[in-house]
Amino acid sequence: MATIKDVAKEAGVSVATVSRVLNGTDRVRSETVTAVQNAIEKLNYHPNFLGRTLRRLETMKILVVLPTISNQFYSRVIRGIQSVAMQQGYHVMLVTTENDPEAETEYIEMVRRRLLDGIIFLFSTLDCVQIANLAAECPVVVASETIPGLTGVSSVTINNRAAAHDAVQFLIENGNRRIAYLSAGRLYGSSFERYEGTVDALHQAGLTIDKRLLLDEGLTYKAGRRAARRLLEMNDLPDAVFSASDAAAIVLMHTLMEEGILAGRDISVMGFDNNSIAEYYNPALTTVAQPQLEIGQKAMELLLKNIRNPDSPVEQLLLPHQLVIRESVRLTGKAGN
Amino acid sequence: MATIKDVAKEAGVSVATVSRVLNGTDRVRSETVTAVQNAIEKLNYHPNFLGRTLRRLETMKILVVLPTISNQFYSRVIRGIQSVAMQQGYHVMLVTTENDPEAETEYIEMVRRRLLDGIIFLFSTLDCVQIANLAAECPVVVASETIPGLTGVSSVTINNRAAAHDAVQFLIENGNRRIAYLSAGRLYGSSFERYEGTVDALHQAGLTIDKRLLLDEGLTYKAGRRAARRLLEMNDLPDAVFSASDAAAIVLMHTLMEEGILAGRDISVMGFDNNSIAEYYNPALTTVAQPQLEIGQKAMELLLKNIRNPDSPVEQLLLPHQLVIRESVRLTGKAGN
DNA sequence: CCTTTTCATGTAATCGGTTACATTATTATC
DNA sequence: GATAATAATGTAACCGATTACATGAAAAGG
Repeated sequence: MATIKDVAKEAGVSVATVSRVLNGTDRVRSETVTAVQNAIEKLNYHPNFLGRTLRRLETMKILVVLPTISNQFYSRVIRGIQSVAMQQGYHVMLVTTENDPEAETEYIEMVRRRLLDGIIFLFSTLDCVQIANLAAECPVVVASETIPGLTGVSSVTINNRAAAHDAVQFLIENGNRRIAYLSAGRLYGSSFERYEGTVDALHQAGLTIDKRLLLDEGLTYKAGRRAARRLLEMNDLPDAVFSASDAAAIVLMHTLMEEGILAGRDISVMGFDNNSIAEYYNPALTTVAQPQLEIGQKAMELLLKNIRNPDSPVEQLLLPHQLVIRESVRLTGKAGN
Repeated sequence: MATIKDVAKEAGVSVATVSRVLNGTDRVRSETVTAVQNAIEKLNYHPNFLGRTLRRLETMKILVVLPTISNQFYSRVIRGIQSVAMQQGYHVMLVTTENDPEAETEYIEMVRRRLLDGIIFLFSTLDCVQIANLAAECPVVVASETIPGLTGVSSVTINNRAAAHDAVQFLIENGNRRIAYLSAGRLYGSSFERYEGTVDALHQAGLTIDKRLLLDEGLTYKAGRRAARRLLEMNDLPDAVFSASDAAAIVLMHTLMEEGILAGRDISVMGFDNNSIAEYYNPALTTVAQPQLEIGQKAMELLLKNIRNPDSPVEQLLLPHQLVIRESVRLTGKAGN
């Protein structure tokens, strides 16, 4: 591995001159430039970033923490992050924690230790205190997910409570009164907010939630299967299921279908996120869409502000959600109450 | 940001002693250890990795290059990579190129410049010469995807040609004679190998491929839609469609269904990869499974060998594939020829 | 009590770059 | 032609750590 010294020797100049040629920071005689470039070519030299970043104390790289990449939702958020990052000369590294807190702290150390310039959490196993402490030391943005009790850290989310409220209200307006809620319990802050929104909407319609219909099975495909089995074990199916993820909703529909229960005809199913598969599943899934691309873009913009000016004000953005009506919810027009 | 010097001053010792305490490399008097630890605590000091890795010339981190994370297939491969990496104290960073060659070279520079210890390609826009050159400079493994003409670089894949052969032979055995092939054309090396396997199986059965039935629409959901539309525009549907991805196969089924054509009854559809959705779609998708987890594990093991001993021999592993028979292919027992 | 080991710690070189400052060569000005 | 201004390049300090080597103190051996 050739170093800058080898290049300097080869070109017959000092390392400082080589550095100047590499960075274009200072004037260098054109013949010298040529000599250096020839030496670089000859030795197949690639500057070692570590030296540079050690001196400059910036890496032009940021970290994004995901729970898992098997959730389709994140791909579009990441595309949003990447589009802004690229434009500004930053690179994006992804890291999945698979819900392993130890793995997460290991990666966070990389930011603390200045191997990366900032961090965007799309999920975290850390609590609000830990995240706030981290944010005091380095640039942090939380996006798409919420951390209960977190203040003083910039974030970009939808209003999960309002979104769930709208979704459940839509179910109620279409004649569904007994509504099950399928989510990940307390693992995700957003799940809990959606729970609150669900309760809000039920209360507003004079309904109460049946504890047996709170299905804390998770957000995965498998969670949908478990939830469906639990429902089937009860004697009376609910009118509707509101799932905090599309993946779970789809497998729930699939499992109910095996028993001849068709979503959109025999039961209503509402998802969350508007993954591509929601559109293509049969029956197509009615769901709540999040502006994934925009969430990513805004998150990166906030992070850049924070990197460039550590004293930039904290911003907590709420982006608009949208109900996407397809086939899986029975439409009875104005009904119910 | 406190540095090791600050800690040394605070504790009244030299930086060397602080470093020794941090790394446990040498004996230090227990009172001194305590003093240093107190100073670290007091200053909230976190060692800067750059200094360390600059000196040690290793980062304990590797890079995985993906085309996109919206493809479910990669999540399990990555889990395999991560399981081995974690065990060995390595960290995994992911990077998506979204088919952007410029982005890819930027990330590769990070490995060249020793910011990362090695690289696993699950996809690449580079050609075999470029990858071979890179491999001459730093540890490289290619996994799950193949690069046409690549030699001298370790790799882990299935035998795509044989897998496609098996899949198509199964279609033929069940009475399908006119078979369409849906793939990404030349973008992925594996797609082409699967094409060759398809042709092999057809030839073997005395059949030839209809050029109009070569659908190079891609591997995405949208590709499935486009392919279905093209088929619908023809007057005579094929007996079967063999898709190089499950995602495309599923949307193809969905689109055909809109016209009343049901996979498993009116047409046969065979996917590739065995994504979770293949099991849960309705009708469930018959597909070819790859040992994703094992591909990831083996890839990381090969990379580690290469990192630890740059002269370790090149290995090109072929792992077994498996046909997963579900509902989307009509079963007529022994038929056809 | 003197010499040899062992232990604990400090000093300074080093990793691969960047950059403030110094130095020398060249050109411009009067 | 002497002086001042400018351009090109070199020297060496520096970023934040690690570590070979040096040093001095304490313990062990005779």
